[in-house]
Amino acid sequence: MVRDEVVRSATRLFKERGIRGVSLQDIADEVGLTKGALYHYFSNRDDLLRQVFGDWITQEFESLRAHTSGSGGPTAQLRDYVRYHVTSVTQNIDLYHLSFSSEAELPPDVRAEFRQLKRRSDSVLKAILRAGVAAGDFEPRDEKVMAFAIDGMCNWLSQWYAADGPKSPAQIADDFVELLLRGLVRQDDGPTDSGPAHGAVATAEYHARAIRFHSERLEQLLPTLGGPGGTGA
Amino acid sequence: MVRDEVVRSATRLFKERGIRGVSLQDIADEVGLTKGALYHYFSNRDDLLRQVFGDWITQEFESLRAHTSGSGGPTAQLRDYVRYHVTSVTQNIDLYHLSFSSEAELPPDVRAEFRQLKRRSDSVLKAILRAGVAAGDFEPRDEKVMAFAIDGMCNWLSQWYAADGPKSPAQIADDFVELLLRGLVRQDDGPTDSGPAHGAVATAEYHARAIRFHSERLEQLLPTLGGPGGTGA
DNA sequence: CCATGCTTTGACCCAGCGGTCAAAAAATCA
DNA sequence: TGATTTTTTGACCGCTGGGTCAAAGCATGG
Repeated sequence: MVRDEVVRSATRLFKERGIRGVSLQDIADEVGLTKGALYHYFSNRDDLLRQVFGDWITQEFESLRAHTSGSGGPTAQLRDYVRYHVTSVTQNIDLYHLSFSSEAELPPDVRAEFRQLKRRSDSVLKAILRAGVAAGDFEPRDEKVMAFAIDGMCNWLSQWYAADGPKSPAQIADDFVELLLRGLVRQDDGPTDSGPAHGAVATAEYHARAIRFHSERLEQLLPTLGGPGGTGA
Repeated sequence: MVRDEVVRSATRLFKERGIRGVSLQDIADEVGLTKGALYHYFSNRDDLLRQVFGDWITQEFESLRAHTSGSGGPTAQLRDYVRYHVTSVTQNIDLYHLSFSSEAELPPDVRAEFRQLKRRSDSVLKAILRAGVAAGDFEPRDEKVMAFAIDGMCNWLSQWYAADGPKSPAQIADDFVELLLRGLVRQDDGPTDSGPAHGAVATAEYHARAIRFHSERLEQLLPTLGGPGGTGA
């Protein structure tokens, strides 16, 4: 489909140069058409932008609803939320990056839709946090600030994630969750039910990772310990 | 000084409409000059951008160096880092927001400088994390991912922080730190001796102890993993 | 008073923008 | 095949962009 080809090329160019940095001529050149021909598929520039973002945002709404079913305890829900968020950002990194960076340049209706998506996602997260506090699983903290912190952590992925990096999105998500849970899950009192919640496998993996980490550090230290005039520490 | 007046007006307009959304004519109108007159103060558009961002970035480099003196333990250092970062973003929110959102529209050299600032800030944070782990204050985690998470949390402020909001930057920073530390500070009954500061021997001893601790935990988990599948998740 | 230098003007250039349109070219169907 | 519809062209319009420049204004001080 030519139309889809146009949308795809436009998306790529927008991401590379910013929305205002791409002319219709650029897009036409990329696809191998003439500027005039584009107007057979789009009534104007804003319409093109709408087609670039419209489908994606609708799909994100759907995905958000699907992945935050609300099953499981607050801990599991938070984990699911972060996993969903991280996956979403990494898989549609171009569009996320674009929406954050060029939000001011979006057509008003698209912009409004995008803001609504952000708002809904934010309220889902806040509901999870609230439920967690109510259930006694999370420390009571400032809901708003925590939600922004978590969303920021996830959204920032759009600025640094590289598909060819050493870590998969799932691994990154789990790292995030681990950081967050150790900060949110109450650990001081009560029966330590963090075991079942966390899962024995995850806990074992954590310990294995810790062993590897410390072993490597220890190895690095060996020459230092042996040599007399070494460059200490 | 007319020049400064121009820079100030340009900054304000850029923030409101994005870099590419502001023409030299707009700036001239704002200051009350003619487009031609601007060229008496700037050799071209990129030069103007350079003057808008140049001073600020230099100042940020200075600020970063000043606020990360490295005194205190890892916990204190992390707290200082987050406080500095949050303060910096909230106080220069226009320029931060602009740099993140319109990074693609900056002149190449300015862009390079900005990226360098980000990189340096990132490496400072990673050093703190590494030192914290080495000292036994922090759990061993993926340095890169944690650094991105923390920086993301802070940088995301540029997207939502409002000066007239209910929380001061300092309060927000402390909320962040609390979230982070409860995730990073070791709270379980692992190797508890965090005393010895920097000696290589002490560090090696700590790592050895940590390995033994985690190995034992891992062993304890083995029956659980092999047993009747109850908590599989 | 004029001479000197800094500052500002406003007309101008050209390139590129989004957008239009009649006509040509391809594809489709009968 | 011819008739019809979809797709594409390329010339064109009005407009705004960054950038140039000779000349005018405006201080200053000898």
